[in-house]
Amino acid sequence: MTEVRPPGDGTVGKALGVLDRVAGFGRPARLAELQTVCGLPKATLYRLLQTLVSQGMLTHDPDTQTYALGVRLVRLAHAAWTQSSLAPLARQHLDRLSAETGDTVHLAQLDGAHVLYVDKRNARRPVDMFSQAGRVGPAYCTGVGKAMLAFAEPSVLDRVLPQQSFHGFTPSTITDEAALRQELAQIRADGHAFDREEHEPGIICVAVPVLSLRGRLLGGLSITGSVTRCSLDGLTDELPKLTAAAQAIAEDVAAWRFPEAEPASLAANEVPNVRS
Amino acid sequence: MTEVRPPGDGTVGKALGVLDRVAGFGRPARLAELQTVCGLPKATLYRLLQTLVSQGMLTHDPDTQTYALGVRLVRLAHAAWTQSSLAPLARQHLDRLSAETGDTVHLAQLDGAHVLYVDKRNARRPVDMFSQAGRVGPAYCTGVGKAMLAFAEPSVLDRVLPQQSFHGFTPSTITDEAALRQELAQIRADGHAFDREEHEPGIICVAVPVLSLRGRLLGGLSITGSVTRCSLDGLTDELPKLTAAAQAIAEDVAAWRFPEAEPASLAANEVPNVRS
DNA sequence: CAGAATGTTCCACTATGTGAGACGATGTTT
DNA sequence: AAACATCGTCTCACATAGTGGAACATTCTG
Repeated sequence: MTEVRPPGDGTVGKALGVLDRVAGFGRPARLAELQTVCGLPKATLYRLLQTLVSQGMLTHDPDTQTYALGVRLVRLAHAAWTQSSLAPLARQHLDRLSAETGDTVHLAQLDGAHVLYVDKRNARRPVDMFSQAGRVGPAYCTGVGKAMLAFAEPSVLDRVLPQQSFHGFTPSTITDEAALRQELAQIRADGHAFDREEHEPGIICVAVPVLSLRGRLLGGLSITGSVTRCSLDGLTDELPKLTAAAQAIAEDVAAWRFPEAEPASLAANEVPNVRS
Repeated sequence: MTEVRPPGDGTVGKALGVLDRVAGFGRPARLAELQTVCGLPKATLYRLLQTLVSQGMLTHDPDTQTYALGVRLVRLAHAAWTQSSLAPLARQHLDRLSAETGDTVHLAQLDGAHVLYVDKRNARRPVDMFSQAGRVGPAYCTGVGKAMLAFAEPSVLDRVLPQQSFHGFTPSTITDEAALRQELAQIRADGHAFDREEHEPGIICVAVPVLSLRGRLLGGLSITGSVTRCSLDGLTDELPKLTAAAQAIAEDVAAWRFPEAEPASLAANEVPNVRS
């Protein structure tokens, strides 16, 4: 893969890139393996890894000489999920939407050029948080992805569209940028997006953007179904509930982001109270 | 000014420190606020923040001029949780232990000097993952904390003990390093640790370390109860189940860490491009 | 035991990040 | 309204901090 390098922010960028690479392996990775996927010289990579280990972002198993993601990430992510993601605020609305429609519900946010699912309701099974939330998917061929792109800032779009892989998962996948831009215009006009089996055969969905009261893109919300059990028209009937939920989430966000009167809080060093 | 983090490795260390700081606020933080808690000059902080935003680790809300943790962390943490933490492997064992004992069960790992809970079973309610796992707690006054410290490498201990706050949560809290070292020796001899209302009044627990087959410390496992409903003796009766579960987890880990013959099996959900 | 992998360390070079201070844009006080 | 205060942004001379080629050490492999 060609080394694209628009903004390769310095040392920190490289270090975080390495983190991603380690995450990319589904297993502990060795130095030599990482060397091939990161484009970095051995010595540089080595130092970076040492730093990351010392920082607790990675762990190093001296027996197998492998690097794996560190638990510090879990702690950070806990904070990220509760603070920055829509998930905690949207929780109740997802629950209700899921109960009302009986379908699978997804809440997503844009993570760079990709779609990141931050919460999910399966029709039946209870949430299995980390194994569901935290997943990434393509933006150009999913309902939430297109819904979000359609309402993203133009500057974001210009940065993000060229990064789409446009891989043709199914015959109906949109495979070039021009067609996608056209589709996005349509979505912007309609206010909602469809996934017409573009990512996975047999899987369809309706999605709407979650927009702040000021109109800024916060995330996306979708209802998914399979062609065997429902149709696009059937899903469209649920649209009012979907948009209502998106609106409700936006209102909750507005209510939470503003009343930030509370003072400096505790010393960051202190540890929150958790029972053992 | 307290040297909060371990020896702050270079630029990357500073950047990650900033991340922690932002996480430390329970809300979006402003530049000036961060400037007070990180010991960094304004301009330096500013550049770091820019880098982190550009990297997707933070988000910047131009309206309120605040920084919050970015969703990229959630993605990374998903990988961290499934790969590096014991949680996915231990899941079934936690389930069984919880079912057998009926008590609250915790699975933890050491995150630097603190205890990080990676999974939990409440007596009744189903898992509420993110609101439970991902939390940190003190090591010197919790069951899992002491169990893990007792079986940690001496070098780890030397680094980590001085970082304990030794705050006296209750009358029975161990409040100095010497006493803790003694307790740890006892725990090492016994093979298990008690929390005798050391962290929270009325809350007691038994904990054992989870050790790899080669004897390396992987994590800690505990059963918690309240003094009103059970006693230390009562909890001790559950010890066989606890140690059995810890052993079973260790075996699963060994089984999973070794068969690493398979190459990058699936085309895992599109690995995002780093340099872009 | 040669040979080829690996992980680790060294060190001269300079690219990178540094931080005091200047700037302009809001918002607050007299 | 003018004077003041505060905050985010930007600049620039400087040296720290990161770089990467190459040598070294240490295991696997044939």
